[in-house]
Amino acid sequence: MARVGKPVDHALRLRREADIRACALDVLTTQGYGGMRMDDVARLAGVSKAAIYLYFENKEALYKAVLRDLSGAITGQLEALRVQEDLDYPARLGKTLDVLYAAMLESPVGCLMPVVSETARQHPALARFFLEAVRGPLDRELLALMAAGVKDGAFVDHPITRSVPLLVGPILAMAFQQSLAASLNAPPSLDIEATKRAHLSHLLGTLSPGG
Amino acid sequence: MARVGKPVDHALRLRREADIRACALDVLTTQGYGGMRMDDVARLAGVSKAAIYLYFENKEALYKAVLRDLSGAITGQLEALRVQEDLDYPARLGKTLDVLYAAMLESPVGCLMPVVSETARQHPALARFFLEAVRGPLDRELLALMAAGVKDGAFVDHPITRSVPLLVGPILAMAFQQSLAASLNAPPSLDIEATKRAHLSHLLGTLSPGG
DNA sequence: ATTAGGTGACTCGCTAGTCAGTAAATGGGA
DNA sequence: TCCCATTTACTGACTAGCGAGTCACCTAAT
Repeated sequence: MARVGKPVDHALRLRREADIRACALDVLTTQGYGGMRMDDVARLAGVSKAAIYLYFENKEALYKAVLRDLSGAITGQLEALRVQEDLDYPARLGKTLDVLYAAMLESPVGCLMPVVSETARQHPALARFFLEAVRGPLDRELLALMAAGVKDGAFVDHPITRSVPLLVGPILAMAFQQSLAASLNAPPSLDIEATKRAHLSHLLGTLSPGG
Repeated sequence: MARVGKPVDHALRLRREADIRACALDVLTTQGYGGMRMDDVARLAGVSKAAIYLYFENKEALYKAVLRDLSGAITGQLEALRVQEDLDYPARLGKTLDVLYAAMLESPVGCLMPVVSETARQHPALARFFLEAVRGPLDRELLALMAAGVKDGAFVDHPITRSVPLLVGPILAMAFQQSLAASLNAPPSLDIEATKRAHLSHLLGTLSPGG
């Protein structure tokens, strides 16, 4: 029986699965979804293409697994921050920006934004998945932090506290810019640290009750 | 001779060519580059696929032609904006946002940002073209306005006056969001007017010398 | 008769996904 | 501890289908 059995649920399987996910992320960030050939992922992971199908149902499932993996890591970090009540709100907002800047600009994840958006056009199911599994949790964390800050009187009740694009849009814009620059093998002409400070100062300028 | 001659350079040819470009833009904004099948463009334009190849060398040439067409329209608007020197700086910043919001959110151009960025991965020449012909003029115009405002004492010399992402990143984020929503045939759940007002208020809060 | 403008039906390359078969562990009986 | 049956993990070689690009041929107008 089971000549073509899937690997059983043991440590080995989990490690291989993670390996393949990691390689898929690698190819995905450099080639995009359309350019991510299963053969390439397989070669990078040191297995045959058929082996991938022992771990993931199809290309779409592999793609989803990669996204799920990443979003889990980021939202986990944000959630930890939101409940860190020894910090005041401006400090928590600053730490939140730290996490987002790191995720979007100092890791390959930022490159995935255009990939996601482009992929979603052809596969509405993936668009829905992205909104529900990645953007949704992220937005909820961010808006929850702002709402709490307003409620406690730490932040002014400005409309930006209710708009994710107005709060963190600049990070997305920078990710796009970096992604384009990477396509040209151009050096990233962005001072990320300085921009992050300016971003926070800009936000707090509007949000501080004193100002 | 010339059994398969290309159409000669007359009005008919130019009109057909523009027709095909318009249809290509339509498909491109809804399907992305990968999903833009020449068959679809042809059917929409009411011609056969082979006819497209009488007007454009290949898919990439058609894509470039579409972008070139659009960039002309955008730079035209920017130029018109630049000569409105009778307005004070906050008003001109407001007008600038008007132009950008309209271009990115009330026309299909916004959807092309991710498309371009994703396509650039496989065709660096297209990325360079986009940066030089579309992003370049836009950035220069915006930064010139901010620099002038600072020089005249109308704006505080905050770092955001030197960062395009910090100034207009939210618009890109909204375009991204709308593009995703469109993939799902979901209603665009964004109050663009309100967000634009909040955006301007947020910017002026940081930039006004009085605050 | 010739030319402009166009088409339907192909080819061809590429890649997601499949499948029959192989190699290497595992384990239990003698 | 040797043997062999069974399971587990995997592979090379295939297929199927899609879509860019081509080509022999058609029609109308001069």
